[in-house]
Amino acid sequence: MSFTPTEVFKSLADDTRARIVLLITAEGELCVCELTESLQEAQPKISRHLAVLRTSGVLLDRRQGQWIYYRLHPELPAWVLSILKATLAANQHWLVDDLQRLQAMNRGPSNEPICN
Amino acid sequence: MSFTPTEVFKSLADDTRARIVLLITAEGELCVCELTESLQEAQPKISRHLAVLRTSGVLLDRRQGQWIYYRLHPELPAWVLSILKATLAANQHWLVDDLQRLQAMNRGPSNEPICN
DNA sequence: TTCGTATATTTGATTTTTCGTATATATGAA
DNA sequence: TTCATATATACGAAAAATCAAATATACGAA
Repeated sequence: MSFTPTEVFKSLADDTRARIVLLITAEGELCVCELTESLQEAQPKISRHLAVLRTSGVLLDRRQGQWIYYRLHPELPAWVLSILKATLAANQHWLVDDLQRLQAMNRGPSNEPICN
Repeated sequence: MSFTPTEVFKSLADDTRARIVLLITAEGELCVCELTESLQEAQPKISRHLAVLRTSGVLLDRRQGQWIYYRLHPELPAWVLSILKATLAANQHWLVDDLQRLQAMNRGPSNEPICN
């Protein structure tokens, strides 16, 4: 998995995608319905941007039952991970609303997401 | 000068702009004709992308005689500077050709650029 | 003032990106 | 099988970004 700077920046150069990636950087793993709720965006819009991030190699998905979870790709180059962490650390305020909505939707007893 | 993550990534989400910013991060200050030569691109194209970076606040320009020098904006947030440095450090190979052409055009006796 | 060099901006066309809507697929439960 | 939920993709329209070419501006030298 190799990334040019331009490829990486293009992946992140959209409000929805930047928020998705930073939320996942903060939380480790999130499923589509959690992102949809957190970002207050239509499901096809979220899925379309997830496809961009998955195809570019930034995110990796995993199905568990009816849900599909996304996490940072484990082979993400160190420098990419470092810019994500630095961006997250300096921009928590930019994500507060999203994170708040995330926490408002408690997960169920066996930690599965609770979607509508 | 305040930047959202999306604004920063959008500024860098183009091959010409990513190279310009990384070259300037590496070299400190470069004038337009040095960038034009280094990147082997038409002058209006370079100027157009410089305008994007100047308007967004990533770069600051300074006129000295006939030349206009661009540098990173001195009030760039620390996190932005840190991602530029991390990206540069991990992608020197991506810039070798550009840097080589830069060094091939030695500057004159009082350090002014030598353009065509 | 005129000329040459360096740089910026405008214009209109083209390409790329994004979007909403509709539809398709996969899973689990009944 | 049928239904409901979760997710993905296809499609066409709208918006945004990019480009090449032409033109404009600023400076220094003559």
